[in-house]
Amino acid sequence: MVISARAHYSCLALLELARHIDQEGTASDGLVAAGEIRERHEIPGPFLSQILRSLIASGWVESIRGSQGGYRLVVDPQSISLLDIAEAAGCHPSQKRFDETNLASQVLCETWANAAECARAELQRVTLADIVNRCSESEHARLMFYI
Amino acid sequence: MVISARAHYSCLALLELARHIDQEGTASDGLVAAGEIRERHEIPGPFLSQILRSLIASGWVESIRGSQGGYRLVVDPQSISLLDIAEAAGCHPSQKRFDETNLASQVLCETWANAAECARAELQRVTLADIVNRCSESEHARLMFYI
DNA sequence: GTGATACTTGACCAATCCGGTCAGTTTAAT
DNA sequence: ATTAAACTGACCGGATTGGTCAAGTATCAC
Repeated sequence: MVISARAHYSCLALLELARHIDQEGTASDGLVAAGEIRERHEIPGPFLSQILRSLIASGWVESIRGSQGGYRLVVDPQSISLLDIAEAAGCHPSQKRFDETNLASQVLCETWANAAECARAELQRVTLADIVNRCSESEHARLMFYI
Repeated sequence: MVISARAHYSCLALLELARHIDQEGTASDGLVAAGEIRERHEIPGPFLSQILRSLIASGWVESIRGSQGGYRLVVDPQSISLLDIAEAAGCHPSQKRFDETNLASQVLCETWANAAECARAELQRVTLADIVNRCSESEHARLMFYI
């Protein structure tokens, strides 16, 4: 399981949306313009918009068109794991299959699958909310340090 | 960590050499011709020879040139882990680095690294000798079944 | 209603990597 | 000398990835 730039950016975008979802009740109501995400995380513009589309397709994000439009997270950050995001971004869990008619090859494949499963399990354990928390903890620690 | 065909074939070749190393004292003395490996495991000829060269470079295999020549494993199968082989075959442990100036990006990278480390650890635990054993166990079970 | 803003769509592209090939050379046994 | 086998280094085509572009459409502010 190799993490593509697509997957990494997907996470960053969702993270940014998750940060804004707390401020419900405000006028914007968790709405974030693509431009804002792009600036904060330095993601190439057109690429980001392509990614946001796929996040919509996954059902995690909705978009509001027109002036004052933007994107908004529509699911609980705790319900999405990093594995979900990575897989949605095309990080195939099942890597290339080798010939398994041969016994040795078959045994090897099992081992590869085992290892891959370990990584998957680790990513499954971490939710978007976890990352948000870790970020704010780190941020907090940094502020404490400088005061 | 994604397992390339190169890594998979490397393991198969080493496995085949390991199988023959038991028969020391015979005339061939653990020597196996590339052709034999290619036939048994259906690895494209020139590709296999390219792979064998890199196994020599890793210090695991030696070659005897000339007619009646071949390849021979020169290390204890228990001393090589599948991780060693995969990494030698170019399966980079450190995957592509993303920008880490951003805090969120940094936290994500740590998570990716964690997951990768899990897979690595799993492969580290398995040695070439382990695979040889698993194969002969399976083979044995299969024979028992058919008798 | 008109313009500005911002999302949508789908095609497109360049670079890199990977799996695999090839021609020709060198070595050693018989 | 012949033959079998390993060695070398260059080469190549296709797939994937990261990223771009142009044109369109919806909505709000005025």
